[in-house]
Amino acid sequence: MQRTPVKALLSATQPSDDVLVQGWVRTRRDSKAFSFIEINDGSCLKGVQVIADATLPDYPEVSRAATGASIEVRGQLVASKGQGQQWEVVARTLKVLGEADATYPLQKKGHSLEFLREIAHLRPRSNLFGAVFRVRSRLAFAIHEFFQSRGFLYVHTPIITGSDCEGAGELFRVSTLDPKAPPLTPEGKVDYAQDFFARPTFLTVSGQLEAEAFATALANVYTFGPTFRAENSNTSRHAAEFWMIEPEMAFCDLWGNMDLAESFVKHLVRDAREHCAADLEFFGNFVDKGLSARLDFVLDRPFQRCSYTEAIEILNRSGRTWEHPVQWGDNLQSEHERFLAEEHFRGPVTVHDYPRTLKPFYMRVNDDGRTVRAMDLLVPGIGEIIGGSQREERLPILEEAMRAHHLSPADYGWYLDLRRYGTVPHAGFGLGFERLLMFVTGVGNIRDVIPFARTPGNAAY
RNA sequence: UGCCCGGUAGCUCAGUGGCAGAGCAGGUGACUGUUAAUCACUUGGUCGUAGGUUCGAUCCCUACCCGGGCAGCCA
Repeated sequence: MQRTPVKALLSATQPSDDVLVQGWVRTRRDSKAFSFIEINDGSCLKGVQVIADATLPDYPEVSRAATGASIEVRGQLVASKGQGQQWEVVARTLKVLGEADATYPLQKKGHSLEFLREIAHLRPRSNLFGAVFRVRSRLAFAIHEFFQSRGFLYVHTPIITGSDCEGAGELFRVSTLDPKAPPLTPEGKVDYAQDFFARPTFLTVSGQLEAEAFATALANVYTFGPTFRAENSNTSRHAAEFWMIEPEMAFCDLWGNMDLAESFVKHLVRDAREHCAADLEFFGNFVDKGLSARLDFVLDRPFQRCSYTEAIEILNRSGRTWEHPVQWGDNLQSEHERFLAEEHFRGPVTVHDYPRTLKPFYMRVNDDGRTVRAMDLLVPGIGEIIGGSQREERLPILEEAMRAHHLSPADYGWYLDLRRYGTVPHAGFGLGFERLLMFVTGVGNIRDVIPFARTPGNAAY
């Protein structure tokens, strides 16, 4: 007999004489004549209540069904006589599959997120993390749905890359050389010509450059995969391994890019609302009281747009005293981004056309010669969630920009070929999947929206 | 990496220069419909580690380790 997921039991439209429930005990309440056992199987936030009568032949099993134990129950699905639920299962047979003794770390009481991080292998059994990872799964699906329904092709850009200087952050080296005795060149340096790939290789920090190659052939493409940054960042918004979505569109400028980013974020918020309503309600009650209103607000209004130059004026007119005073040419600090998204625009805002000195070499230079067609989408509570740009499609200007960033065009032959042969205006962006999840769930720490977080000094699992 | 806060029972925390505390969890018992059930009783400690000050340190000092917050870097 096939098990019925708890989600299906709870949404039943009629009683059933014979159902099989399999799952993990969340809590058990005993009285003299019977026990109530709440079983959760991850299919939804709520568990199903099982009634085990003390006269059952299997009743001695109940004493082994402690919080955390895995059990299976066969019985009748009936309308509940109690108040808290519509349906419940009256057990006919009950079997403990795997006991959980007193050392089981998850209790019925709430735990701190810090403690749960230390038991990353067990935390998906908690309400919060079950909900987080259901939403994560659903939104991963919604990402593909969004792009596929618009004719974008999914490109698997490489995880291991030989491009070592994209300027997107520190890289993790990939090597099979003996770290104690690597082969050396005559100059005494490590000889990577003898390494597995016969050259230095790294984990990717972005699939953008490779996505551009495919966009200049297949027009509209996207990547969705893991990326790696070896930065020693210790904040609630950074991880060393995270997932990024990077669309890249040929025949598209910065404005088309912004339009896509806005539709994309709205699609994902709407999808979560529609398909993860119970989980979002849980976040609204226990994680972030203002979540529901904020998500509504995001769906209801167009995202605001403002140039970097206007942003600097807004910051300097604000009357605020900044810890880091800003003038044109400076990077926007966290306090500035927060002010723009949380206080001035009070919602998502896209800041665009940054000074070229602040941005990577590949962004398209504007006619003013001092700004580039860059955009950052800032959201309340998190800050930057998307970074993107129109790419420089003009070969001589791209080569000049590379030299200005102290990069050698010779190292980027294949990338420059994309401009040498049939170049087109094109644009794209990167969205941090975990940051989006933080925004949609209200969870405040990136470590709590990744199954097994990798941060500096932490890769225990 | 810098600054700040913290580390006491399985968990969440209180506490004091002089015998180590509570709630929850666990155990035992009670209870005929519970909802993180309730009630009674009860087990449980290298007070992060190493030095130092002191008659005496969980408490004060120093270093280190671990966790968290913020900042930088970015997504």
